[in-house]
Amino acid sequence: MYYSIGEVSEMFHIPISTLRYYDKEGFFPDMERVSGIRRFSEREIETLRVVDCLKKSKLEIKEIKQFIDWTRLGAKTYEERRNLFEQQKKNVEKEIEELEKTMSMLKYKCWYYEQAIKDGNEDKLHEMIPERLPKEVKKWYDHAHEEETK
Amino acid sequence: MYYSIGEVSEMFHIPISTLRYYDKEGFFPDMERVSGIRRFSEREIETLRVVDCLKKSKLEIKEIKQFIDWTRLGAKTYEERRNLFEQQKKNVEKEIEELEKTMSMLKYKCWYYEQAIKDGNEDKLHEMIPERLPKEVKKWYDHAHEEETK
DNA sequence: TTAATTCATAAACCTAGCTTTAGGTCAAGG
DNA sequence: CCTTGACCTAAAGCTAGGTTTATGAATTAA
Repeated sequence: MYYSIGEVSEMFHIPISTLRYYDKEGFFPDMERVSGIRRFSEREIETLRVVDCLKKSKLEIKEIKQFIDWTRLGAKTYEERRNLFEQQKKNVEKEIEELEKTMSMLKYKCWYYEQAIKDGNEDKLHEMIPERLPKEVKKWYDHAHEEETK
Repeated sequence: MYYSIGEVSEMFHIPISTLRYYDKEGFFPDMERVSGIRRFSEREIETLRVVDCLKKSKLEIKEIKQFIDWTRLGAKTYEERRNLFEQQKKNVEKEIEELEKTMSMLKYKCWYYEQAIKDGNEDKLHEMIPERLPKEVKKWYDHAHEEETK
């Protein structure tokens, strides 16, 4: 089964120009062409899925290219590839934690402005922060203000 | 209590050049200066904490500036500000979900290459995918391959 | 036959969010 | 008194990751 660039673009919600850009970057080293026109096979589709995952885990284009190159080298690069995924796992884990801290701050701020709207001003709030905050709210506040462990 | 730009830079692990850039963007509209030199007060420090949160929730510089402007307009912009934080909460929630899907893919890939290393090739793996995958692994696989609900 | 689609390339262009550079002020220490 | 270090500005520069433009070929639909 083969797909045209336009079909792949629709399937993945990726602009055609981006697919061509990825191709230029060497993401599809063995893609076939029929009189110059690209034919995406299952191989390219699978590549695209992995690329998507690596992009979401914030890997740079160049490093994704490195991974593609490893793939072509076969069994002798299994370890490099595993290490890459292990690393990305750690990175994403850390990012989720960061975002959860951000969520706490956002929840706190939502509560804060909800109160401000009710009161018409921030006077009562200023008296509460941080020791007299409601228990639940203080949890968000504290989480958001935790020190970075860099 | 006042801080110099260098002290703030250390406290927040933000380059001095970036702080000056933020200032130029209007993030510290009421910051004092003593013969041209910036003095960061508690107000600016608090601004910086919120900016940090909004940046982590992927708000653009221009929109952060908008928020700063709202803050200066006082009580009549409480709703706009609350709405902004509500929106960012939704965005971050969605992003965490996305990242959890990415995590599943990464876990699956780690397992995959672990197996490939053990076997020396991917033959056995190809026979397992997707129906004969171990239960735990299939969970990651399925999660990672769920359709986007766009 | 003509018009609309879909594909192709190379190269220029774009944007956000900084960062660097070049040139200068000012206070403290040796 | 001179050097070092921390600060200042304006303006140019940078980078990733695409996107747009200009140009053209091949296919299909009316």
